[in-house]
Amino acid sequence: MEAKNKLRMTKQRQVILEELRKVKTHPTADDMYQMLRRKMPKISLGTVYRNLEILSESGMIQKLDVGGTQKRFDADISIHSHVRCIDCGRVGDIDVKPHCNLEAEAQKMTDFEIFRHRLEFTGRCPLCQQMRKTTA
Amino acid sequence: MEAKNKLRMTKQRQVILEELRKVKTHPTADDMYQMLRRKMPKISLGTVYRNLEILSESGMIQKLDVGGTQKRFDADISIHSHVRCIDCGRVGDIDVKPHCNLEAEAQKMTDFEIFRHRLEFTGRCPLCQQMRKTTA
DNA sequence: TTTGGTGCAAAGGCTTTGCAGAAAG
DNA sequence: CTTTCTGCAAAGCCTTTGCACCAAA
Repeated sequence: MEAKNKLRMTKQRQVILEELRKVKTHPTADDMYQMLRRKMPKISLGTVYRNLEILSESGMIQKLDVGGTQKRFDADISIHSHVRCIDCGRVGDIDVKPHCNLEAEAQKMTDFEIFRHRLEFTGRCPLCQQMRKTTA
Repeated sequence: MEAKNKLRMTKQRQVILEELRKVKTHPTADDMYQMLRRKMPKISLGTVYRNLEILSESGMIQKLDVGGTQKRFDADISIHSHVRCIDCGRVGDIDVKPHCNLEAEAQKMTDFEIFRHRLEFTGRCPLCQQMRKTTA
């Protein structure tokens, strides 16, 4: 949140980045905390939050707000969209590249200065689809 | 959250719906609370939250999750997108209708069953644009 | 009446922060 | 050394909830 101080690559920050890069599950801060304590039992939840914030601010990861109450994190910083399962909350990647330039289209319709867009989908993940069939 | 009980149109619920329909500012629950206490000083914040939840579940309004920490509400239930000002948080409407069928496009790329999409923009509102010019 | 709703206040869930000691550069 | 970072715990913010009374239908 403060000015551009020099960042240190601490052990914690390094492990957080590594772990996030290993998974494709878009974990929440607490998910990360649970994963991390296995390798680094003394790490604190506050440190996890602080570093995820710093890493996303510096553009090394992205913070996602895909609905639900918790933010999620993604080490894949390429432009892509997400789907969120309405049953279990799981989040998946989708790389739809809209054919039209959405920012340009939007700019025509508003007096806001448009910077970027975010496209997200709602759906049901394979596991929950399966569960529906067997339960119904 | 519970089964389909019969809803009563209480004075509070009615006023909440009316007030939301009057504005195009996408207020948060607390914004609504502040607006409402002028007409109904004894209304409680809990009642505002409960009713906004009930009204959005019953499809009479929509609950927005446009980033930021608070949810926002919109009495316009037509399909449209939103822009959020990165400086002040203000939210505006945009009615871009993407030319392609985004759900269908997305469905090709995933094993999730896609239901719907949400398209949101980030930008700067007219007031904040103005403020930048005068400050800079 | 019957049953859902309200106000109030307390509880909850997720995230941020103050602080003293630890560690990177 | 200097300055950032960490762990811990407390505080914060937004939202939900329990309860006793109130009010639609």
